[in-house]
Amino acid sequence: MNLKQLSELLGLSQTTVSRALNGYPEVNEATRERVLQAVKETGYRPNKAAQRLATGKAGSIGLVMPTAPGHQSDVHFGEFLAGLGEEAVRHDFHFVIMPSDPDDEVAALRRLAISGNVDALFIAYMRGHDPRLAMLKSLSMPYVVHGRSFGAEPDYPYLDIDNEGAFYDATRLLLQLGHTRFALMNGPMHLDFAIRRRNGVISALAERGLTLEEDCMSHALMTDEQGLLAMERFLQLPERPTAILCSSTVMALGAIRAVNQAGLRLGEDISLIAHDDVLPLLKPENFSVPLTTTRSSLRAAGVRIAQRLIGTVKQAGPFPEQELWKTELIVRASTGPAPQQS
Amino acid sequence: MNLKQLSELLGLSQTTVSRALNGYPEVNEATRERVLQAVKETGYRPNKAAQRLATGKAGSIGLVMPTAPGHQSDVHFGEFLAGLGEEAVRHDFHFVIMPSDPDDEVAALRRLAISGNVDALFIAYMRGHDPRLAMLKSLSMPYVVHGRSFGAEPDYPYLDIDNEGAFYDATRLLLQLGHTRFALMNGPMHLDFAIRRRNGVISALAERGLTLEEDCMSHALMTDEQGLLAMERFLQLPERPTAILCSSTVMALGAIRAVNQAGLRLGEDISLIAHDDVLPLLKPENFSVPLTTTRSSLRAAGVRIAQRLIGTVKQAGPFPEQELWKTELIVRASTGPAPQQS
DNA sequence: GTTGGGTGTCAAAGCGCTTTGAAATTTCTG
DNA sequence: CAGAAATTTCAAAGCGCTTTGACACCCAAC
Repeated sequence: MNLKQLSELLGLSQTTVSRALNGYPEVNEATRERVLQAVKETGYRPNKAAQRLATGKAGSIGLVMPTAPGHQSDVHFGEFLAGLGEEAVRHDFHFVIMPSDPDDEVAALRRLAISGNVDALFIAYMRGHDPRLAMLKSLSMPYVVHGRSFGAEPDYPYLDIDNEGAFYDATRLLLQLGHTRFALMNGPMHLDFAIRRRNGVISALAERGLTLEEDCMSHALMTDEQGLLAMERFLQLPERPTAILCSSTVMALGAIRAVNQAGLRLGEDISLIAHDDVLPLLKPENFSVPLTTTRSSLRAAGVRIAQRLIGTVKQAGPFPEQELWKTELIVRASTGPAPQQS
Repeated sequence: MNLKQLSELLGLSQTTVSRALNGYPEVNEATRERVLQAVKETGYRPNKAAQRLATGKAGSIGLVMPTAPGHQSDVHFGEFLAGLGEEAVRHDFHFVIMPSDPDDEVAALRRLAISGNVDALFIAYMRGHDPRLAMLKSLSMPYVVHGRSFGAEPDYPYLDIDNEGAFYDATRLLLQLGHTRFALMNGPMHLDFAIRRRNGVISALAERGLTLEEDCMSHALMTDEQGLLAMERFLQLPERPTAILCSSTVMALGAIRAVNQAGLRLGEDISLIAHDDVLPLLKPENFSVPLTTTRSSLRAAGVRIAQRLIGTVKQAGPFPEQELWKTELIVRASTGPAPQQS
């Protein structure tokens, strides 16, 4: 069933039917009713490709999904997508996901944009001096960045959380509890958020004249396994750290296992603060020792970014170009006063 | 830059350029070279919407993502998508994801299909007597189902794992170890895999004249939290089960916490076998007591389904319509002989 | 020297929609 | 009740691509 058939069925021109469907004022209410009725009966749906060709708009947001054999999928990706989707469904938008080798993301993004398949772009997993920014600017297509790119002029539309502030505050709390030996379990070091979190820790420590040694930092994929390995390394250091900052609750899971296996007690021998993206599968309050966290909902960020993107496409703006969300520091039982020097 | 401009630039007709680009034989090799060279220089990309309108093909796979405020995202979704993507990127296919309220999936699927935006469909989260199957059959668009629908004639193209066999085997192992009191922590009970896993357990028990009591079964979202709650319930039963079957490693995480909190030892007081979808974030071999699992890679399933889908669209078939993958039973330390009756 | 079969190229139609500019119809005004 | 204004409908062009059918050209064959 296409427009032509439908209009013949109704004895109207395609123009009138199209206008009736798209809410134009210059069509009789009675006619509109008839058209709507016929649509219901026939199940007619406009062909999106044709619509897009004619209007240049397609009601879709494009994003690149890094993937390759051996490339680990990321829990956070799904959660964020759920947020985007929650908003998209309200506006009848959909997503076009272009899978791409992680090494080929700039090109994949360009292909996606030029393909004419999408109205707006979303990008994430930002790196320091991210080469995608220049590409996006040259594109004249709306986009929003999740995160920022350390070292690049912050003149692009983004939504980010205050990673530096979060880890600064967390570190301060641990300092106030008397800790002096710190370690940081971070995400991959080329990623922007990892850089900023490290800086947050370092600057809080610097205020007390402390430094973060190289061997008290780990940069790795944020999995259970890497958490375990990193913590095992920390625990074997001659000057064992007592305060651990951790970039993810998933990673914290492995870290805590290492603490337990070493016969140490969380919240007493070792204090730990993890960043919580509010993943439904893993709640920090349900850990056997509930986790102190810096919290910011990834999903909420997804909803907001979708709002901005869709709003821009629909000219519903203006939206703020830059948003920086504060995180919450939620104190639970995994943090406690520094143990007495033994 | 579009075809017309490109052809004018080259002094050729659109036809010739189009043919050169699409590898048709009736074009001079020298001409083809010239065209390819120009494409490289100008960065020309064909407009996908126009291509799709002209050919009816778009190089895309459609899927519906259930989402709504309050609807929990699912770790497995991201992992599966990574598998789909891994294969799709090899064929320059992309995905169109239509977010939909979980209650509206049939309609969303229909919209997606009729929109003309996709060449093939993929569906998952199958339920018993799933209403989407009838819809898909009426659609004349290729599709592959991940999972099956209990109670429906198995005459649709699917890829599933042998859930019943997996849990049957796991139960048999525990029976051989002398266990007699069983409990099952399952996924939501309307889902097909949950039904089949339960049946697997029940039939293995029946062979020994045992039954699975109602209070030894839990059906819930497969999260850490639900695992904790379910296990706590089991442990408070007057006749405490000693053998637990669990539908997910994420759920097992919470379950194990409950076991520890009760002062019991995994692999001694309580034996546990979980189903492992091979999620990169959570490896059963790294648990403090390594987990005995039934294993089947979700990601591999994604790759395979993408193969079938893309192959069908490209007429590269034929593919088997029904595939049932066996799972592996991998014995680690979380299972042991039934404790002596105290 | 005509016929026949490749080979390389082209103009034009068509995919299903939106939108422009004009025409037909109805309604209002003096 | 004529003429203007407003309302409703329409035919046709255009979005960027693929594909059909035709055309010109060249070389081998009779």
